[in-house]
Amino acid sequence: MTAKKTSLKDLSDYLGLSQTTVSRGLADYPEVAARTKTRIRQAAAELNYAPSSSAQKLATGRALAIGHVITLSDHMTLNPFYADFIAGAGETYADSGYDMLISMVSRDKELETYRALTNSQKVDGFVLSEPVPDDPRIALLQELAIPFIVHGRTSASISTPSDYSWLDVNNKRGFETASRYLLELGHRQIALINGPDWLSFAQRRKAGFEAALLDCGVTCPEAWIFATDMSERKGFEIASQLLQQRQRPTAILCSSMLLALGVQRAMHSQGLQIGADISLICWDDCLSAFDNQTTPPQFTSMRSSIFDAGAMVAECLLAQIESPTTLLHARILEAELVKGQSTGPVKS
Amino acid sequence: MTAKKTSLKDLSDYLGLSQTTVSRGLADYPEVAARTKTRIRQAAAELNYAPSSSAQKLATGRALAIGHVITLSDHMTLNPFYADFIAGAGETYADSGYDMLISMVSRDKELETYRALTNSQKVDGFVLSEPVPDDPRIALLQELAIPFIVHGRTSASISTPSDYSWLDVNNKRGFETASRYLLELGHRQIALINGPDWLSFAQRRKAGFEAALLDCGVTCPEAWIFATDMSERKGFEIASQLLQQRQRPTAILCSSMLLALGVQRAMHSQGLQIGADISLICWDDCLSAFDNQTTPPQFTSMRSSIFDAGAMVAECLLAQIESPTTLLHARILEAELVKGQSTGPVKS
DNA sequence: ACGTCAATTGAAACCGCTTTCAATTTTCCG
DNA sequence: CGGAAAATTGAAAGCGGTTTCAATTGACGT
Repeated sequence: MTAKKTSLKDLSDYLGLSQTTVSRGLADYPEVAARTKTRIRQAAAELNYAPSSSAQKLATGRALAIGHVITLSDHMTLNPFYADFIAGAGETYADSGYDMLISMVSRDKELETYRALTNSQKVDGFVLSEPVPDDPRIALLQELAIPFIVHGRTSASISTPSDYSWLDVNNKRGFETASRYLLELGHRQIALINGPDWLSFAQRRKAGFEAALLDCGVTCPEAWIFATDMSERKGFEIASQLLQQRQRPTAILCSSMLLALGVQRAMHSQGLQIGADISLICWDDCLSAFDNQTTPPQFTSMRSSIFDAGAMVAECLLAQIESPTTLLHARILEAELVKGQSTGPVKS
Repeated sequence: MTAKKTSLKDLSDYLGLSQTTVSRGLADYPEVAARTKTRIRQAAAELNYAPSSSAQKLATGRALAIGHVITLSDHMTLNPFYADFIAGAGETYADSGYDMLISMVSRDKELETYRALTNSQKVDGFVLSEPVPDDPRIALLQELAIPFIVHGRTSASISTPSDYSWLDVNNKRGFETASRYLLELGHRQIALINGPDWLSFAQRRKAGFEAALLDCGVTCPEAWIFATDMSERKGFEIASQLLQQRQRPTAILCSSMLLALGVQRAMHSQGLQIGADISLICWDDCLSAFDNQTTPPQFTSMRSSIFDAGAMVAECLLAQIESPTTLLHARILEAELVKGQSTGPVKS
């Protein structure tokens, strides 16, 4: 039916050259004569030749692929943050000739999956997301001696040199900045709707929030600090409850725009005006589906593109793979405070 | 440093058997004696052996991987619909021992990418999403003679046998049902906020909407039919504009919950009550980040899980790959009308 | 005890590419 | 023009599995 795929042998036979020369010619080795190279290239194009990736992989030992292992939890299948992050990384991979291998597995198969992908040599490295303090994945990958980089970081402080590569946004400072801004506006009753509290980033944001308050001698009741899945609905539910209390906050800090949208809905449904009645600051990951880029932006937020983070993480990892002498990367990004319409001075 | 990966040879040497037997034993061939098999398995576990995927690939010719080529457009990087779809598919792949290879490329490299992945034999098949009428990708993949399945379909009607596999949700009937429901509630002024009009699904939804109206002798001004990116902001912008018109719709049909959230925000900000003042029905893909599963649901919607669709698509494709004699799959799913809080009888 | 047939196991070819090392041409100069 | 050095090209050995076909072993009937 369809002609068989052309192999290197087909191509070299066709050209009357050896496989060796053809292989070298395609890889642009200097010892191949220029006119031979052009002949080879032309013939390759003509016969529509492309090397078999598995043969190449087998011969070189490099998979030219990066693995992302994603665990599908029960509620949240694939969260939109991760989707954007992946998109950023994927673009970088493609530009460098790498493939992105994604494994969707349940949490109990997670470690096993890293191990299997490594042993079967399907990937040259991994990107880890959503680290938890003392993450077992990190220990495993170190044991397997395969390159990897973490988006986020475990408990290491910024200055402590860590024994693995990571790239993180300064979550603590971000929420500290946001909180200070609210304090400057006169708010003293501030609630925090944070992400799941076992995740490192959420712990850091909370720390930033608390540091700012402490610094100004303001206290926040424990009951006003929430740790939750970051969905619109949770934002709505929590805010609805919060707003019905006798003593209600004058400002709310949210760990994601999804939560903020839910909070906004709750406020609207209780006839409250966002920015005027209650101020709201959210973390803005610059997700493609929720852009907050109007002028002025809808939400006052701490902005840091997760898409860009994906791209940077990918770059670091590839650099590490291509030159194993590269030192570990450890890099912190700062989120930017963007003043929008959702904040205002506290009502006196 | 780390011990070299154990190869089949290492394992067979260790066992004092031939590679042949070990290979067969691991693959559970019937001709290998039972006690030999157990010995082999145990040794494999002991030495932590896993076959090199590329060697296996090379020998068998099967890549055990499925490709998804995703184009990153300018505004929307990776849309959340696709993320959930992929999650569903990915789970199925993992269960069947397949990998998911994702390529993020710009639109102009799209076809080239399909060709390259096929020629280099990196994947055994493809999943196409968001088909456009007369989609060039379909022609290409047919020419390349590689299995693939389309999520959605081009212009083929349901009954016409098509020359490629697809799985689609009945977009036309879905919006026809939704529209009829609005009509039953007495609405006659209905606006449609649809997805980009070059996409097949959007065209079908529009057709369903128009069919229902036509059937009841109701007309909808052209200016009330919008084709747009499906983001929260677009929903807000369009609805804001729509609600300021002298003659405003009494009901709005949205192609996604993201749009609906934006519409809701616009209504709130103009002091309108959703469901009471204006009815709203949206398509609900059951995205993980936007669940509409409260009782009663926040939005009246046409519900159809895109995660499940991903899983089904994957299953069909794998079936097709594993037994090439399998006929083409063509399957239509029906979306379910779920009555929620966003609709009500028209105000007289 | 012996031939026969089924049950197991192995040797070696092959999948398609890279790379080491050797072979052949050219080029350059005295 | 002869020969050494430089420029090209090739032969063949892997990479790590699968699979064809042959060889060996064991069981069984007589």
